[in-house]
Amino acid sequence: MKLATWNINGVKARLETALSWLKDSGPDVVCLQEIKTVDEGFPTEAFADLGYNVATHGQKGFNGVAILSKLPIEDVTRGLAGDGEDTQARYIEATVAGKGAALRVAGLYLPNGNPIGGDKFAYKLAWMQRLEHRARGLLAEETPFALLGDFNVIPEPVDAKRPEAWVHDALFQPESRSAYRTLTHLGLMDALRACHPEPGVYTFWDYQAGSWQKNDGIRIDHILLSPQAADRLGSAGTDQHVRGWEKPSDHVPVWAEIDLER
DNA sequence: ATGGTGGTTCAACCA
Repeated sequence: MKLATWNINGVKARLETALSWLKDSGPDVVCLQEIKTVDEGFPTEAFADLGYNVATHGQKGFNGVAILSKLPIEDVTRGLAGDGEDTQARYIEATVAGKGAALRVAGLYLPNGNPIGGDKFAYKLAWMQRLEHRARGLLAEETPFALLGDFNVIPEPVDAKRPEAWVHDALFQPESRSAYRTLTHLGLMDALRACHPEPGVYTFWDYQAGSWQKNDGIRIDHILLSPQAADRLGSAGTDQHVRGWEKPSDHVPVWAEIDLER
């Protein structure tokens, strides 16, 4: 089973690009972030035509997440528990049922958190605590699951071309990195880093200042696997070439192959 | 230190 995550930065602006990528890459399950539309505005039929089932958790104008799956989608939950006041559409969870195996998939768009020191940074850290709580709950079930999405965290200096440029950014704060490390220390595997220990693996290049042309990237989109899923990890990678297409998202897809039938 | 780009919605917000 090929899993993927992609911050699409607007599904309406990116539809043709997304369809081209899906035809090329052929993932079985995709988590999308920043669809930037309400559920009714999501182009479900265009994805259905490529064989995908669709579940969305949308919002007007901002945020919004979705799951596409060639396998049936079951038991969808929308929103991350732990804050009844939180109305931002950043989390969707579902079970994708394959032949002889099921995988719980959580698609997430973690808050950016800038500027540091304000409400937005506090919201980011609180959100990460809520995510840790949910991860602990999922781990207790001892079943295969994956957390995929735009984590808006640069885990280590090696995950940025110029780490010094991010020292005052919420994505690279010690608190953000520590909360990310807490997730991996629970026993979740960072699939992309596990398969690619080398430097220079990035998933985001800013639209500004020629970041792509200079390869001034950061790695902030991640796939975290539970032990039961990590045991079945084959390969992982990025579809970096998509960043060079016409009208690209500022993020590129990240994928991982998991052999659930082994 | 500032401005550089892009999406959504409609002057401003978010990233």
